[in-house]
Amino acid sequence: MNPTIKDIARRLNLSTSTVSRALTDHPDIKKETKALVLQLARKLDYQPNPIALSLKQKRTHILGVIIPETSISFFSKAISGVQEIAASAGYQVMICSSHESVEIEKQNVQTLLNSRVDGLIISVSKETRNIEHLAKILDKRVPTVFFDRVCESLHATKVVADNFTIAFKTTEHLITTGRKRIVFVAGPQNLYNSRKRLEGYREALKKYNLTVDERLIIYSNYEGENVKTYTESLLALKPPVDAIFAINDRTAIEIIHLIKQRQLKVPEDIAVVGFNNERFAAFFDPPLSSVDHPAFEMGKAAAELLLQHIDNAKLPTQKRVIKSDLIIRASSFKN
Amino acid sequence: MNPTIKDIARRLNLSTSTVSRALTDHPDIKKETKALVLQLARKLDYQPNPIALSLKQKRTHILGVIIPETSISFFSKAISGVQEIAASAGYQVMICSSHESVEIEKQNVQTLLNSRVDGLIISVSKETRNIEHLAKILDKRVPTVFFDRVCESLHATKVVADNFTIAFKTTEHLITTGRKRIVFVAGPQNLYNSRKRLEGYREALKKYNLTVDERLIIYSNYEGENVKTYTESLLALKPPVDAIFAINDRTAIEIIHLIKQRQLKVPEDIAVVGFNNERFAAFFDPPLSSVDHPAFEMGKAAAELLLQHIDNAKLPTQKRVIKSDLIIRASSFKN
DNA sequence: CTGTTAGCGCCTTCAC
DNA sequence: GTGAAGGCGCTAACAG
Repeated sequence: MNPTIKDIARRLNLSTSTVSRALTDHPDIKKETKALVLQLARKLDYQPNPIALSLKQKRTHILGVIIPETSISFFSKAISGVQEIAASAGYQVMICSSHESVEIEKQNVQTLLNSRVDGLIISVSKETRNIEHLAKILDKRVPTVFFDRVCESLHATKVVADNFTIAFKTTEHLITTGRKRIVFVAGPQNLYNSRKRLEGYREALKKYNLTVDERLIIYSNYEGENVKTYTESLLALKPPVDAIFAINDRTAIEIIHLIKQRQLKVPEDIAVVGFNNERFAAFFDPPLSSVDHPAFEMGKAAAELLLQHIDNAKLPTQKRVIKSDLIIRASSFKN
Repeated sequence: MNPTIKDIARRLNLSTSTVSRALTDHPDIKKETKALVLQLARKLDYQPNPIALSLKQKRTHILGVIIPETSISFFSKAISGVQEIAASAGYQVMICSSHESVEIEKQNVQTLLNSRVDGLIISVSKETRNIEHLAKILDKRVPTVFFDRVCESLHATKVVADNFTIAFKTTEHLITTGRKRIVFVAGPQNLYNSRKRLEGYREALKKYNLTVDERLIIYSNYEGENVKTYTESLLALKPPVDAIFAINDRTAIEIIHLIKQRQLKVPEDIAVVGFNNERFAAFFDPPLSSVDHPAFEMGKAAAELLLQHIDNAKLPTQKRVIKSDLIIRASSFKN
């Protein structure tokens, strides 16, 4: 059993308050008593009980995190970022994953609020359309930061990537290297970042006076279900497609795999660009061009903002945009 | 502010004890009172304060997890497994990552114990040789389960993959498909699972009367540092190597990348097998043979065992072995 | 400078 | 059946 303040007090014939004061560096305390207490505390390996502290101070020093899936690399990297900032500020992190389900997401919110976390960092599930459960958090004035998959209609602090810009730039890259029939594999359109990316794509085509062929826009989810089905239909189109901008790297490599099976060449026949710049992208054959999505930085930014909001409840909400980069590799070179 | 038992008591002109009894389904309580309390509790959306409960019951219903890195896919999948079991048993999970540093690992142990978690699930850092800090946990009788990277000398409950067997089988697969000069990229040898894999490799060679060429055993870390350096030396060896069994898929594809740059062919000239069976393995060119390491199942098993040990302190320690599978794809076909 | 008292939210004797 | 009292570990206001 861990020693308590009481144990120390008893042994030293002091009151618990005195011991508490010694331990917390209170000014009103005699040097010798303090030394005595500290010495014994060290000897007994005294560790303050954070639960008792939480009960008293109504602060748990725990940040709650809700993400769609722990094992999606973007989110696991974001978590690393959150952890880093949290740890350096003396906070713990409690993570729940919604498994892309609104229902579970609702439960997660409840669970974390019940646990009395000091604040929340949330990236919504792809099912999330109704956002009452999220609005309620804000009503309760629980400090909250949304990141990546945010809700436009929610007035809250947010951390996002520059989805529009990067999708625009990537599409532009494909156009300026000679592509005209560019497929866009878009994510669920209830998600802010998916919508923004699609806008960027459309805008780039517009700038170069290319007409938008709606058949070239695929509304997928992130999982890569049906990749085979839609890729095959795409490859059957006339006139043929000459570029594919995929929702993520996993999808991109699966598409490349299918393209190769058809005896077509990447990038000669079809250029492919992915999203996330996973570590394997550079070693793929051909090396995969990809948008470097700053997961770690986004996690860090979210945690930093959250801590600020916890420290100062009156801080106005803000939106932080993290820059993405297009990493051009062989899969999208000029043909 | 969340309503408390006191709030309910006041409104109903009852004592807090009565309300508490009503809420906890105590037998000594009049049905009507109970109904009244429950009704108001629901109306106020009363949620018991787990912190107060923890303080009293000395149980936090939190499992602590220490892993080397959140963003390594094996561990993020394992975490999913832990979460799933924990959630279904009403537990929360608190995750710390050691970033492969013993020092941070020590701090993590301290942090989680200070947080009064009910138990620990640990996979050690690759730096971990001295295990005093881990032994201390067991001395303190904190329920603990080690998984994957376990310490042989620690008498504790463990969850491991059948590293020896699967390395043996994989090596055998390479031998029986005609390979004779098989490179083994081994992990840090202070780690139990790395050692076991190497043993499996050696044993398989022995069975087929192949001599072990120590130059073909690479002692790497998991990160894939120096891959380029050692791969180039390997490719320069005489007689030439004809197979490489890599420590993980990331390393495997980087090696394949380097092999191709040399105008050598996989699998014709050199067969390559990876470890972890990441999702991209199937789409790689050539599709990568890989050992399917059951991360999710290991996480689940660890959590299940831990919960059992929490519920029953006298439970003897045990070791659970989870079966791995070799997924054979084109990168290691017979030449 | 130090001790006493009270209370965070809850549960659990012990009375009645 | 129900209420009052006490305590989990800690801190803070109030006395001295």
